[in-house]
Amino acid sequence: MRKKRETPAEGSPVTGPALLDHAVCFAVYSAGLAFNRVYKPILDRFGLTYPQYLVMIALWQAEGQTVSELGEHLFLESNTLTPLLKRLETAGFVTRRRDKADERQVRISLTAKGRKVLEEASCVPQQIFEAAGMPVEKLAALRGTLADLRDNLRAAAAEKA
Amino acid sequence: MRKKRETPAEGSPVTGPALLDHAVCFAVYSAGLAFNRVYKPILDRFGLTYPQYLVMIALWQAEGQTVSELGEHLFLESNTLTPLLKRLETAGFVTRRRDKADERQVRISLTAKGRKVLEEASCVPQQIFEAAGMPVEKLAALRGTLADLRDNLRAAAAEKA
DNA sequence: GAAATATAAATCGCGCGCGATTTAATCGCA
DNA sequence: TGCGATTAAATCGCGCGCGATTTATATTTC
Repeated sequence: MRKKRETPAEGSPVTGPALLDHAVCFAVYSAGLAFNRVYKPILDRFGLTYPQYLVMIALWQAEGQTVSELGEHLFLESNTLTPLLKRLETAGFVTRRRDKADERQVRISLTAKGRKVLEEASCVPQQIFEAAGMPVEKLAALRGTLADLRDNLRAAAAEKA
Repeated sequence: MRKKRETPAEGSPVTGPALLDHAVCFAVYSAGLAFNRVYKPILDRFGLTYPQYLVMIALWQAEGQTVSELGEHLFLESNTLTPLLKRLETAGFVTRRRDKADERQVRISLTAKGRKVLEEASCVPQQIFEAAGMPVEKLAALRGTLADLRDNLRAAAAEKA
């Protein structure tokens, strides 16, 4: 008996096909917790949290993004990003400066120190990959399904608003 | 062009098969955010957060669990659960009392009010299922893969400690 | 049975996420 | 040109997650 039951018992307030959905949602939730537990001690050595690491990688891909553009890539908003970016700035990993042409916007760039720490952390994903212990094809399928699911959920949330 | 790119550009510090893992981790992370955005406004009407909702369902399945037992089911620990349970107690949804036989342990039970709100919330999973917009078989497979992934990650984290 | 050890829960500090609001800059339009 | 509407970021409050520590109870060992 390696596995715990993942589905509620009979007589539960959760029944039918929705029951499965509850389990899927919980599976996403608990997998996220598990990822974080693996990531945290590794990223700690570089002085980064996982969301900070995501921001740094997004900046590596495209320098000088605005807060909103970063948010579109990471599905976050300024209420989360602004304090996070200030911490990255304090740590010396990024710079924040108002756009000259439109002073409402703030453009974020990696510093040399930021690029350096990203290079030092380039071994991190490999360690996570080993911890995941899954064949590449399965991971690829998983990524695709999760992206579809996310897009569906976001679309549903948006149309209710 | 419906989709954004999910893989880092060339020259990125994330390369090789690990790149895929990074993408999977981000997919789990962003799907979790998306789930939360759908869940939150729905659960708000019942005065519950998603972790609180999970705790309530776990208690429906087995009354009188200790804090540790709840933690094993939900992959959480007392540092997260204790304050959460106190909030549920304040809301009148659960009771917390020391085990007579072993006073180190605290046993949690649903109140009548707690069971009532769970029944009222029985429509919630169906709404999430609709928002997910995926066939049941695909969700079932996804759940299984994510559970395996989570177990692998937890095993890897445990053996490092 | 007293001291050392182990265990369960609680406490503390910090960084997210995010709904809601505020502040500041730009745009639209007469 | 002026002034209301829009947009971008920042701010605020609250509830997680979690590493680390503390407190209280139980168990082990001598």
